[in-house]
Amino acid sequence: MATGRTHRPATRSRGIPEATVARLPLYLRALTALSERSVPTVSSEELAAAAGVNSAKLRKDFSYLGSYGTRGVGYDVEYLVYQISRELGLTQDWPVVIVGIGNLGAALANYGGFASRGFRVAALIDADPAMAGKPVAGIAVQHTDELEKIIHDNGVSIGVIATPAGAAQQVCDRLVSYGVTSILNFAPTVLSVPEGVDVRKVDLSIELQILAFHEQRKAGEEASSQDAAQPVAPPVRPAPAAGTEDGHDDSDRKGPDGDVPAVMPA
Amino acid sequence: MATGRTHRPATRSRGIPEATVARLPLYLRALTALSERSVPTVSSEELAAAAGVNSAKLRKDFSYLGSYGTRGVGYDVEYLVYQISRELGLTQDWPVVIVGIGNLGAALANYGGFASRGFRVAALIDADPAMAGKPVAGIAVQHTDELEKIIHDNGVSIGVIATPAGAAQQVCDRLVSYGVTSILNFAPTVLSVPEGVDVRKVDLSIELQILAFHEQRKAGEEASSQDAAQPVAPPVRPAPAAGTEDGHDDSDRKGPDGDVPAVMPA
DNA sequence: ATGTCTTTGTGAACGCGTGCACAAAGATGG
DNA sequence: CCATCTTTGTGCACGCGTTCACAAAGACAT
Repeated sequence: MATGRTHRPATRSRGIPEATVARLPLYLRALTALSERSVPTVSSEELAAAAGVNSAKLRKDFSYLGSYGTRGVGYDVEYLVYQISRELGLTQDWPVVIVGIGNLGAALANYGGFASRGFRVAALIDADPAMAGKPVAGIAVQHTDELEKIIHDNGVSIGVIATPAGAAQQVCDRLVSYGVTSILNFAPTVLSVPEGVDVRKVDLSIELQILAFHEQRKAGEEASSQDAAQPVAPPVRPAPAAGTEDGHDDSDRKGPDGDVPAVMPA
Repeated sequence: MATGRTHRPATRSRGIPEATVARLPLYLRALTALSERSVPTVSSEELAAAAGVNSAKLRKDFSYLGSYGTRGVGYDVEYLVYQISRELGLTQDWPVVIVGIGNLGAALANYGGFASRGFRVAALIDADPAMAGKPVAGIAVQHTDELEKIIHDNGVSIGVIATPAGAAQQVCDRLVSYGVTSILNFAPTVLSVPEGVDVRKVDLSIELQILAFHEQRKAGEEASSQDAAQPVAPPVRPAPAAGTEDGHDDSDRKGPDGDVPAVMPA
């Protein structure tokens, strides 16, 4: 959840805590839903429930933006939608390039949540020449060679990486060199970027592993004794040290579950 | 990055901080890569660099698992891989169902990172009868009606929701009623679940919005004055609230509530 | 106006997470 | 066996984020 790369140097931006910024989109979504139902005002309690957070937290979050509420009444929905949108920078147009048009890239291109929030897919890029020209989500896929021109012509500052892990760093470097300063990374790799470039990562596998941890804990509490066989590796030895001979087995180089997925971002 | 729903009641599990749990998969990936290169041991410094974190943090994280390192040497890669896998519950098989086989669902089904981490796609579910039987990622899509039987027969405890927002809560309720206790939600909605059920959410739009915020800030620091026109909503009024008496009844509130609230309440 | 009721905005306390800095532990070499 | 060097494991301090609890502010009724 966090800017994986660079530790938090300028975490705090202009008085608005990072944790609060991360929740603003959540509030915005809830407010938008209310707006569509023509609800004029909401209390912090109601809105908090809709957004799934604590009401005190919500009020404190809003207090960083200013005093936009009316005591005894609540918040004006339309006004708040505008204020949050402005704070998040959604009142302007953000051209975005998506690199790596596999299953995931295509899903992203088709994702409706982008356009409705001020994001515009400026181009779909893929390294495979066979993909070039092929329409995905109504946009013709372009080859990587076009990347620089596209970024310059459209003033793209946000890039989405949906390539396999092996290509991610290379793609990232190119994006950055062409002027992209914010990257959303779906490839399961740690990206290295220069100072000033923001990286956020979404890793499907990691999310599942975290769930598995809690799931195991839940199961373990009920029945402390193991019930499931352990089909994976055996207990392995803790390495007693002594004469170190590396030696055996090296046939497993790129073999099994290599991080390089044949299909998609693994 | 958090269990959207239920506040954090049992955040701390068994002495292992949630923040540490969230990083374990990261370490595991880095260690797996080292393992494939037959590297026998790593220092906290090296591993930390590979995982993109601080070495002190990494050592402290590992200290929650136990003393698995050797001073003056480092950590045994294979052993650590096993220990972390076991801690995360990856030494056992986790059958998973994916509900909603659209672009995103298909991408998830094809995602290689699952199988390599102990997760097995037990079934692909879609509400569209036309999808039934259609093979995706080598697995035939099944209709929602089969959900209960599939979950029971396979002992599924983890479900992935990749449906449109409108259907998410309903799908969630069904999964939970059939015994699923961990949910990975890709739909842009706040899910309500009973106590004891874990929910993690991945929201593509939110990630982009957070990036936009920082991007705007970066741009704003260089040129404080705005350069882009505001194509979205105008400044709107902050809600007058009538301090004094307004001569006539001002009905300049929202337009008539003729708006169609056709959208799902969710 | 005045009183009551609702809801915001925030001061303050608390807990978690992070990072520093160092002592302890073990390897390694003589 | 002793000296030295490397690297872990952790005590401690600090800062961020969360939550409580309440005074202030305004709406509303009388």
